[in-house]
Amino acid sequence: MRTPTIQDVARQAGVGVGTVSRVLNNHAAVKSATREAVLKAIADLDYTPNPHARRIAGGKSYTISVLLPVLTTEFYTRLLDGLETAFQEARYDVAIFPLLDRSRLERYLASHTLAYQADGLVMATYNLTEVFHERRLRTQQPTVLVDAFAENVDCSFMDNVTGGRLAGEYAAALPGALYAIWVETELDQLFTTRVFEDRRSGFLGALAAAGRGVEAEYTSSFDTLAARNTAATLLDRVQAAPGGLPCTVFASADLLAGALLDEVRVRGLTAGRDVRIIGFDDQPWAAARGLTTLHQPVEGMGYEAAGLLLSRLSGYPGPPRARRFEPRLIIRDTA
Amino acid sequence: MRTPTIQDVARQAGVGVGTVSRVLNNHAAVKSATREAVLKAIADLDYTPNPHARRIAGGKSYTISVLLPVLTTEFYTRLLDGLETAFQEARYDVAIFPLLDRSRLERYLASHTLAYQADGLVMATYNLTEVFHERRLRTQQPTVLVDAFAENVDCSFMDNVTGGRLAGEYAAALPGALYAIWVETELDQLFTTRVFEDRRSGFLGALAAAGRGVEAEYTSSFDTLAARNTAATLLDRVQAAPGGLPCTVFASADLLAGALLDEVRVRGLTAGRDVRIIGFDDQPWAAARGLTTLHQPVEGMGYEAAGLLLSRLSGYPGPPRARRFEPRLIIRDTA
DNA sequence: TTGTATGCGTTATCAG
DNA sequence: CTGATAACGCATACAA
Repeated sequence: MRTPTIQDVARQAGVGVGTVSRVLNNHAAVKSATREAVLKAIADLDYTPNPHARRIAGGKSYTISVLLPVLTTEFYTRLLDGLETAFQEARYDVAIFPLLDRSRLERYLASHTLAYQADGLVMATYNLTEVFHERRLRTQQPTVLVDAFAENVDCSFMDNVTGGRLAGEYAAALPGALYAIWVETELDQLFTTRVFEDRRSGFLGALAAAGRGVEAEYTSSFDTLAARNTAATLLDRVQAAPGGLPCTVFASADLLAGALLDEVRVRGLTAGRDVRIIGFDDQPWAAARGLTTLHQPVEGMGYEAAGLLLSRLSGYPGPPRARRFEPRLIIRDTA
Repeated sequence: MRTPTIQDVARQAGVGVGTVSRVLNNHAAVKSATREAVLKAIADLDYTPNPHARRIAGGKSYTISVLLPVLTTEFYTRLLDGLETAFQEARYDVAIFPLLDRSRLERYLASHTLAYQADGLVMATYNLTEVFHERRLRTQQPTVLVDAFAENVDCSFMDNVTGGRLAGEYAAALPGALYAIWVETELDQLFTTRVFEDRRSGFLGALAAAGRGVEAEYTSSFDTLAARNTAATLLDRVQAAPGGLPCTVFASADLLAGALLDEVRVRGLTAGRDVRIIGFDDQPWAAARGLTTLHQPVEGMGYEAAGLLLSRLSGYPGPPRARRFEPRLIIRDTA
């Protein structure tokens, strides 16, 4: 059975193809009776427009390319959810391009896929606009950055400085020494992100403003084992110091906070009393474990990014816009 | 500057569009002089054919969709490399569809991208053919399975039973008690894989054939911390048992083997003497750490899968074919 | 061996 | 408001 075309729909509904196309793109005015008829025919035939033909005819394929770091983490899953929800509402499809390393980016750039297939581009975390400018001077698609900031392009980003500051302000009011654990980012020059730098500067800034400072800082790679080891090292030091407890630790990612929580319990200490812990992310398990942490409106950020891009696609000409999202401190048991 | 079309190339080369199209698809006979001219024009204009137009006109878009579990692991990176290399040689682009969970699959199924864009489909690890049959009765694209086996479809797979057997045969000849660590696979019914079951049955089978058996088996989730804890638990038992050393451990993934290696060293034991370790994967670091492990021809498996699909695309009508690849035991220092 | 005409599924333009 | 019909960029049968 052949896949139905717009012609089939037109015939079935007893109208012209032009009319079908109009309801498809909810154009101008179509008498609601005929619109109903067309919609019914579409449903009956289970018709979906062929994006390739759309691209040829109208210059739009109704698909968006999303470039993002591997989506192993909850953050990117949620981000993608926000993006896809918005794009779906606007009847756009999204094609995902996972960025593992530079060689993968090269492959994407070399392939025709990226260049032709999409009406727009969203780049998450990494600002690759310059690479694109260098390589593909033609096909300049509207682009939006998400979870990253740049002057010359629309972007929707999380204000990690504020996140760090909120943690800092809250921690500064707590008794006992202050510690922090950061995430080591070992990426090459191209794939660079400033999230942890930002969280750190916000945190340290707030502490300074309150006349306080950290006792020590630790760095861990983003890995459960490394996080656990770092937690152990930190607690060794705290427990060895006279009057080391209680203390407060800003674990700048929930993965780190979780490991610390484990290590605290193993040592017979109590989180929230002996060791106060502030995480960052508000992962799904955070509520159950009573983790005080920064919640990020990730879906919202994605949704907004999509909106920005969509507005460009429908012709919005203004200067680059930046949408800032702020994490919110969720106070639970651990601090 | 407008992106050049086939018309522009034809004009530039002083030939008709038909001729350009012929050299593009290296059709029939084109006088090599005119072919040169066309090729030159193509290069001069930096022309690339528009896949959407190709799809409309000829029914082929020269892109392949690849569905795979998140590619965080080296295995999938290599697999993708093999696939992409083969497809690139045949001038096909590949679009990646990372499968995180069922909801993501649903999104893909709902989108037009998957349905329309590709000439063929490759599914890695998970056999989703049935879901596809249920949902998209139309658009039946040629499909190939990679890293998975099924009767009714072309597939290119790794024989994990053999891998386990090789490990078992080697381990059976070693003195001391035998242990094994498996990876816990906690996926829903849809996303199910038998790799670790297979490795286990091969391993246990070989042991039985040699009149031996395992002292104990452990299961760990695929995570550095969990692996380390499992290693510790295992070594606790071994060291507590009288005459527990030397022993041999089949760690059915290099991640597990690496954690065990770490734990062995921490305890002042020597890998390859006190504790013999056999891994599985031959990750990049395995050679440097002297890990005895099973090497898998992953790229080859991917390359072959692509070849299978490509042959279908060019009309090969035969019955489903299965290409089997065998891991190879690499003996180094740890066993 | 090569140019021309037709069609692919849509959108857009223009009469009606 | 709606129906023809001309593009869109390419492949392909048909002529030459």
